Amino acid sequence: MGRAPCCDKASVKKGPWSPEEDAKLKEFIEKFGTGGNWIALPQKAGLKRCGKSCRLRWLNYLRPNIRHGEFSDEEDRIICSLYANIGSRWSVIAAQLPGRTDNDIKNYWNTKLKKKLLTMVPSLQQKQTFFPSPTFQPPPYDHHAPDHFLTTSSSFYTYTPNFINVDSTSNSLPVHDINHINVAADISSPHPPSANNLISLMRSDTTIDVNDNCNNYLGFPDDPHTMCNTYYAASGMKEGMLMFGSTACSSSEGGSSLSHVSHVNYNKDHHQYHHQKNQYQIKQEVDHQMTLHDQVLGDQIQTQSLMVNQKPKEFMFTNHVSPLHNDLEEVKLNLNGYLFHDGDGSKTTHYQKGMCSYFY
DNA sequence: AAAGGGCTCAACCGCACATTG
DNA sequence: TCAATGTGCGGTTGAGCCCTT
Repeated sequence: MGRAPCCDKASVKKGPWSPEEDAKLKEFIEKFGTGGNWIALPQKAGLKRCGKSCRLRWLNYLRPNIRHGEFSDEEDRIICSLYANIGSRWSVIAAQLPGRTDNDIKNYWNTKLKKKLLTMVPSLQQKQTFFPSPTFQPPPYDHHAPDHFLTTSSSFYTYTPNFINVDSTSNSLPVHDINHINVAADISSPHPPSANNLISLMRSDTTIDVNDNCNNYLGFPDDPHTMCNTYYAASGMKEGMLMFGSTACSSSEGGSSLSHVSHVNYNKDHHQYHHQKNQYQIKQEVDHQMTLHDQVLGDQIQTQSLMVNQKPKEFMFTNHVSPLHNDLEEVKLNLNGYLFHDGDGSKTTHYQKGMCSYFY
């Protein structure tokens, strides 16, 4: 048996709100508040509307300090960055943009911002759905898999990191098998940032170079990680996201630290994500220290440092549970910019090489 | 001027979670 | 503990507007 409807559908009005209805609702709420019960409100206010409809109308249109109209570049940047990090959690994104509603942001993203980004990266238009593949169904995270370092309390499908040595001098990607995610990062020789080598991403035999537009990339060409995340956002990725970076980074415990983290996760259920706290801890047996914490606490998202005391670092993420093999795709990410900052919080930027690939 | 195709965005729908009794 | 109910959220829809032909 399904649940009872929230109101008598036959006797409630639907469709656009008239100015009279708006005035009634506004006046009632300003006088009496919502009374903590939206379902009962329309009857009290003399409206032939469903309570949910009243709530929506109030929240999205009538309540004070709502802002409509053009989004600023700064708002664009925030939306892109948050979307890349947390996906379509519009209410969380809206919380960062005073006066904007989740509905507005959702509409703006779907109708304008996504297209705007795709225009900047024209080749993406042919590859909008490449991540994840429609048939890809990640298996549940296997907590009992051997030799994994990662612990998580989330509902995420999360790849278990494991570290091995790979040839850091090689330009070729170390490919082991389709169940592995390989990440090879050479951080031993900083070189100046270059507009031409920030990020490129390939799928199968297709190369997509987003750097053509990097000088105009929503005004933050100097942050390759934001670009990277934004790039994912533009490509329509919401799940199976391979992320480099975050919108917020804390200082490290000393020494140089990689201020952005790399992790791979699968967002199985956005609803659950909102309430989950994720904590990863990666230990490293080689001569580097690496700690990664990624916490989602309520609406606060914090990504702490991936600490690297020393140079060359090569590691590989291995997932112990195999994705489906019959829909193998490959995404390679060539990441030539890592943003570092010093332990005292004063930011020092180095650009270093890195690359990874993701198979599923 | 008319047709029609695309776009926008307010509103609806269904689902999941939270709360209450 | 469980069912009923309320709330919040994200995905989707469709009326109306705009632009192109």
